[in-house]
Amino acid sequence: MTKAARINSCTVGLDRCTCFDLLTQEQAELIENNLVEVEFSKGETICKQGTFATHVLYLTEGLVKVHIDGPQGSLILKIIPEEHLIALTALFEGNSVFPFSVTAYVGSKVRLIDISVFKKVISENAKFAYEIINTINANAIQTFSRFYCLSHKQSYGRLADIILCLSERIYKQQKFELLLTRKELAELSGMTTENVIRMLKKFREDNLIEMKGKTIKIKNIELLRKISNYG
Amino acid sequence: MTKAARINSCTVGLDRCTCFDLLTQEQAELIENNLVEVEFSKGETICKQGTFATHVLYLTEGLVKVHIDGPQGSLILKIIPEEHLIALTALFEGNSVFPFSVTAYVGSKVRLIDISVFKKVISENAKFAYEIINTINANAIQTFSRFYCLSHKQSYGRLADIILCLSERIYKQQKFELLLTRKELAELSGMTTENVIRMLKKFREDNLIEMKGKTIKIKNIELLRKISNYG
DNA sequence: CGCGAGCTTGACGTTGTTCAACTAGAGTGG
DNA sequence: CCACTCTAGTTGAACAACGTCAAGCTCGCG
Repeated sequence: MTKAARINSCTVGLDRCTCFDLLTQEQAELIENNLVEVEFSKGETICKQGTFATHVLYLTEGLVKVHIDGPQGSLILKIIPEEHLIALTALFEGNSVFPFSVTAYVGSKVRLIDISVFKKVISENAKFAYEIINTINANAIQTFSRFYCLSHKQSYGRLADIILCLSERIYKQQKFELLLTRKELAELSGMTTENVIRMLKKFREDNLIEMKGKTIKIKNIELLRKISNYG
Repeated sequence: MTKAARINSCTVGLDRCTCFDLLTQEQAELIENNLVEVEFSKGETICKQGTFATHVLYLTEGLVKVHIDGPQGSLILKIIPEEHLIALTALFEGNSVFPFSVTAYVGSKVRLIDISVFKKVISENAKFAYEIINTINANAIQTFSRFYCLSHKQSYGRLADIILCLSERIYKQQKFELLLTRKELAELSGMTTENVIRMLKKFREDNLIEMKGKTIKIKNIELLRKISNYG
């Protein structure tokens, strides 16, 4: 139960990605020489589901969402803050297309690392490969956790969850300026815009949060946690 | 759209795991000498969420489910047929406990490979590590696909999906003996037992499937596919 | 023969969606 | 400086999908 209580739906832990520290001078240079840094503005598609995966992505600045688009609309798999690798799943040899899209929530800087170079380094440096495995797994576990939340919690729980995650893992403050629209919040917590609004209103009425313009302040974090766990 | 149409909720592709072919004689022996094969009977827990991950699992025979248990009940992440590796996600260093449970659907034989030996081989053999990355990714992508289905399709679509998956990927026949109870089917397609029954009845009435005892025969696979995609 | 697990059915309630209307603020051009 | 429009936000009422509950059924097994 204590274990289960930690199931959350947001993003991977706080730490920046450290795997590049394991490269030899030569390998680091090889990667350096085969990457470009590109800026994306709010709302832009960084990579598109179904296109050939030619690069691995490293987000140096910004905030992005990773999502699957299908006939029934879009599902956000996870959101990723800066200093994290993104499309590692693209390493999958079998079908070398991106299995998802990545879109910028805010202006973002992304390093595109040539995928064949990345693969080469992996197959030369087992310690690095091992770190990459860990990173992939951490991401997968996080997404499974989100899977659990979206499919098993009801909407109050899901929304509470997202608010907590934004506060704890993205902004790292109890009071933060919400950069997302209601619609984006809705997509994140897997419900309609109208519902998000109604629930935020309820949260305000119950004195769980305070809202001024775009700023959200968490007033009763314990209760919010309870709602996230059992609602 | 053609891409999206392939989103399904079941299990990873048809092929058996081939990664062990990449080992040197010595490495293969090292693994051989550090594994035990254990039989589990129907319903038994093969590994338990939250316990220390001491082994990587290889399913030689049987059918298992991988699931997360939490305050809101159990979520099946995926089901795995024989000749596949299972708990690769347990390689994740950060918290070396199983992030999920694995339970046998039917009598199953499992090889338990010592995790430190497995890790050792990975860090010595980069090609092998690379194959492991591919396997992990293939599994993750499959689970993401299931995530999409469970959270975005309505129940008719989900059930159609599961029936198709069982037929195509597990039993590999259009007519098969269903080894699962209604309750298990319900858990798999993310709804209640009662609903599964009602929907199976509807499918029968609409001449999509035929049922005799535990045997299911698919009669109109095209329509079933359509329901899976757009329902 | 009777017990129990799994299966089936119907009535009803809840959650969350859909739709339609209305408001507020930001940007634009006359 | 004021209409004008556009988008985001908000609200309420009607509705559908699905879960819950309660009851009865069936079939295998001791």
